[in-house]
Amino acid sequence: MNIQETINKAIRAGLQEIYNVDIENVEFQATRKDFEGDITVVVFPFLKVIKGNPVEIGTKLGMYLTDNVTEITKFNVVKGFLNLVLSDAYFIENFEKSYQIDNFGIKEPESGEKSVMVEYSSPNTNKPLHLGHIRNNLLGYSVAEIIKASGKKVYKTQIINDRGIHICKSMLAWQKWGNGETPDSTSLKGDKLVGNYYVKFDQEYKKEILDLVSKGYAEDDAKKQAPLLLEAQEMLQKWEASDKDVVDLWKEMNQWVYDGFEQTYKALGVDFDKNYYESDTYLLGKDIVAEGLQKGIFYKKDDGSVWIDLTDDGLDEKIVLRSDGTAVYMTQDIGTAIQRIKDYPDVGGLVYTVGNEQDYHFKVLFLILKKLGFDWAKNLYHLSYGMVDLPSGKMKSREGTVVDADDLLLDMTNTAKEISEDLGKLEGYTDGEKASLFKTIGLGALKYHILKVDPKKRILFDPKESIDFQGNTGPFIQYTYARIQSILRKADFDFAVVSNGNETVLEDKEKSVLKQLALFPEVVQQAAENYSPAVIANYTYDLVKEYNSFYQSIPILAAEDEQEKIFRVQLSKKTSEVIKSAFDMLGIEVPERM
RNA sequence: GGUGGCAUAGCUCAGCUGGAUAGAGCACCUGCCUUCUAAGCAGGCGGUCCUAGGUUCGAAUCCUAGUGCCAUCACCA
Repeated sequence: MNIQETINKAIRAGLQEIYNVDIENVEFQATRKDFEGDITVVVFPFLKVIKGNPVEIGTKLGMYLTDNVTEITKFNVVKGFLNLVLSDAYFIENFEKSYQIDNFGIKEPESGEKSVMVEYSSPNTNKPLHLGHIRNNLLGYSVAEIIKASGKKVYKTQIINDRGIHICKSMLAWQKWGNGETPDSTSLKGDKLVGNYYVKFDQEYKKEILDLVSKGYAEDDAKKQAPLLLEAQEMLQKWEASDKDVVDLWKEMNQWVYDGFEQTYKALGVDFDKNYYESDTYLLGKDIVAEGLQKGIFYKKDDGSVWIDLTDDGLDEKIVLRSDGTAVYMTQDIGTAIQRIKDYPDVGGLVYTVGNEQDYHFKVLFLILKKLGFDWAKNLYHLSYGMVDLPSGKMKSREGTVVDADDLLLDMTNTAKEISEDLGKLEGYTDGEKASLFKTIGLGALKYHILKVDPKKRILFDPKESIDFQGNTGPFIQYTYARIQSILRKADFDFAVVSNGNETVLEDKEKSVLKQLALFPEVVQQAAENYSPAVIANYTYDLVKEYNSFYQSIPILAAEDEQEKIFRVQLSKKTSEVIKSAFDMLGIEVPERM
């Protein structure tokens, strides 16, 4: 039984005894900093059943609790708030218990518990990754790790959009203007090379449109009839007919892109357990639609197209199969979801990390899967996140107004390098160690900057304003970790043993850190429930702030009393372990020195 | 127009299922490196929580209406 349950029980008994009433739910909150106390009981709700003034009720209850609960030593009442002071012994004992636990706050999956599959990234293979993809990748990876830490087995996956008209555009432009360029011949990353031809296509295509318009075409017609577009469409048809030349070129150029993505993923530190390719899945789902048609979930229009009517659910009618029998995105997504559960029968739910521009799509998709009667359909979650915008507005690959992922990662590392070298604390480090540290810090700054924001909020990114390395930032937290490591290296005595807590009187600063540490397991669960790395980030920041305040004002290795010294080193060690666990969930590394 | 999301300090963001005087960081100003790493600590300045109603002992939080920004409503994805 935890302390809150103990107190809750005591309050019920106390109110029974004093007022002869039974109250089921007692409202607790952490005591605010400006008042003395550790846990606060809100008295106001009692007024509904007990007549009287809140201060008097609080006082009587406080007296009862101090007499009957050993952990409670003192109390005070302010307005309708009963502030309870818990004993130092309670905090110390509680800490010593968690000190023994290796992965404090992290739960192991229970047998029989269903797994979760998290999809993220899911890029198109016609252009390099940009800042928007970075947010997606960081979020997806982090949420997967958080769910894992909360006690579920997780599979990370992506679906690679490797086919379609957009790919053909790059291919066509390369054929026309590429002169046989390859990543090797140009020393360009494959995704960059292919992206350049995607841009090239768009430029030439726009010229053709202008040309047609000047010849008297209406703009809409010009867009549809520009020779380049027609040629790209023809190429797509050839691809679908498995034309050897087209397929060969498609394979070659896609491979260039995959090699490029691989580098970016590696630099970002994200990974996948399973890749799905649209070229394998785009035909999936058609038989499901046929089934659903029989069951009457879908209906066929006169032209042969198949629809679902969702007006009763407050949505519109949605097409699930074209009149020519080909699949639309929805068809594919239905099929892919089912395929995934087939591939991984232990999976009981799917998480889709996709931008909020597709909110509607996923609402419809989930509803359709529910109507089709899959029991796992209730465990589908669209991890919807806000766009990353520039001061100039939306990022557009075709118009070149994007913050390139590789460039940004490099920038961050370089900034970390400049700051580190200015501070000059790295004597004795090899160049290799330094390079790796700069990466750790630079990426830490970027990842934290993005993940600390609530996923659903949009992020405005100004490339001219650099990301901070001070205050509520990744490097600030990394720095605290490094300082603790320094203490642990210097602590050349045995601090593994549990100290004899009864003799120790806690300093306020120690108590604050203890309280914050104790919250960690709960925070992990909360972050998982909310699919929110921001919860982890903000918690860690609060922990580190408390710890730094403690570090600055209280001697640790220089503590006079041996027991105190051991306890403070333990406290430091546990803090650094929680920082590491938390940052693991954010995909951020922690340094030994910095 | 219909639907959904967002709106908190000059800027970037917290604020859990309603609770005490709305919190951090950046920026600006003051102090603190002969003591465990100053990427730090302590303090100051700074707020009509978009507006107006409502529910409640109590609203930044819940409800209604409005305003602003964004997204979406295609045989696109």
